[in-house]
Amino acid sequence: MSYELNGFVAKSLSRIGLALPDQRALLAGASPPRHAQKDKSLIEQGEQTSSLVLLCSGMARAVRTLADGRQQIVAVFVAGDAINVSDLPFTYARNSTAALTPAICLSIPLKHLDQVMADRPAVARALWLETAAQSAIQQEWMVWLGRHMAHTRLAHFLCEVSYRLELSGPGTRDAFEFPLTQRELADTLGLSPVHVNRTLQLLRSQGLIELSRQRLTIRNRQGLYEVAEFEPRYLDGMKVIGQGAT
Amino acid sequence: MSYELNGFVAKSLSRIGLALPDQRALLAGASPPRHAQKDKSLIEQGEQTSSLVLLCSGMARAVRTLADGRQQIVAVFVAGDAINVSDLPFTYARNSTAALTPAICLSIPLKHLDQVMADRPAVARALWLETAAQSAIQQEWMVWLGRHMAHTRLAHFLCEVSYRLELSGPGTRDAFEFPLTQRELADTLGLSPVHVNRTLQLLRSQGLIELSRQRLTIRNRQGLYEVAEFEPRYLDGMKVIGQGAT
DNA sequence: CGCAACATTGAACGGTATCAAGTATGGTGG
DNA sequence: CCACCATACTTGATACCGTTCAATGTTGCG
Repeated sequence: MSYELNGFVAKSLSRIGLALPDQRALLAGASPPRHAQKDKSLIEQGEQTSSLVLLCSGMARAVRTLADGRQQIVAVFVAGDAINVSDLPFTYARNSTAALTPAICLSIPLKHLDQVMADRPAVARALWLETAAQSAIQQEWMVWLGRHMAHTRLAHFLCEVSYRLELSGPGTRDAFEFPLTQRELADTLGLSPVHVNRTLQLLRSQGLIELSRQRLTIRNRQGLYEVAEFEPRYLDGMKVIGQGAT
Repeated sequence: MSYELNGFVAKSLSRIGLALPDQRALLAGASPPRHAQKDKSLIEQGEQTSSLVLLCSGMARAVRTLADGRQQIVAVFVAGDAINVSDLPFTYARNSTAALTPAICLSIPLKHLDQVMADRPAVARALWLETAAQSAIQQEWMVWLGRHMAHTRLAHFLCEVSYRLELSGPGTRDAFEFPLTQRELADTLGLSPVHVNRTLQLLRSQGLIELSRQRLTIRNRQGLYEVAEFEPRYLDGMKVIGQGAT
């Protein structure tokens, strides 16, 4: 396919610690890349898991919808993330995943994946590592959902996304596209949209961030980290991961 | 070591889908079992990860402590769980884990683990599956932490523990030892101890549960499930997991 | 028996939700 | 290019769920 795309993929896979031969073996069985528009569903809740899906570019979000219509976003993905590793061992997808921006995905059918994993321990290990990395992020979310106030939650989430984008991409460090609406932020943080709005204004008024038109600017990174009680160490794992294993 | 202990371990490992030969290979390198008393720390926050730790009997809890002393419990483990799979890929433990009851643990040094994983793909896969299963549980927690009221959170957590104990043990279905104090429940649910107390009374007054002296009785399972909006399917994965892989 | 941890109860406070209205913003078709 | 519409954002008033503080009862253990 497009070379540019393969560049993306290689970067993604090497982030989880795969050596080149392993990457090639894995990609050999990949379906043609799927281009998805903003808000298009990538994985449907309840759907049978049939392949590993890698997000090559763009952002995505996994959301759980309750009976009464309320929603909770349980994961946000950036380029390089495997968006369904934790569903793979199960027979079905436990929540829906949709694109937050125009996105490019690559699917690797389970059949091929199983075969590659049998031949190459490093691949199995990489999937485990990716799952563990996402689990680490989930634990942080549980901490702020359970024990932090609105402004700390919001600040922490912004820090996390900023940091992960930095790891994932060429790194526009302090200003980048931030595609979540305030409603989506609310569904991530367990707050109401109204309160997210007010909390954003608080952070703005303290000179910590700017956010408008889907563009986030961090004006005072140190200050934001402090409000967020952000300790990025738990994310550093994502870049070192698996280095010793290959 | 003790036969009884090996029984426990075998059960644990087969739950994550390991065939007997794989189990033996894994256990061959295990350190002697560790007996821990209630509240004794099993893993210390920040500690170097040096081995895979399996909980053979009892219950345990992983907790994150904030700067100001507040705590959030981010995981509860029952017999058969691997209590540090998601820390293993990292170099350090991201939170402390302590026994909730007298407990028995088995440690498998990383060096041995790496070797077994290289030889036996099923072992690597099992670790991935266990990590994914725990991730599924974490997602449920995020949903109720973010979007559910106190009584729903509490009911859901009780349902989950009950269900997992049932999967793990000989199954005293509707009455079992429940070692968490109200303070620990509060730190799990992201509530204050006072409100946990009141919420427990609510569930009691509705005839759904009884709870005293560390013993929980479910008086109306169906009713409790409804209050909790409990859908156990996400836990069934834990028993079927990996069946197709071995 | 006495102490310490745990559980229970009441009153006041506070953070966030909800309701309701109004204001940008951006995309679309005429 | 402008009018229009839908969606997103903003703002204020009120209500509520859960917290905090403080005190009292209870259980279990040395």
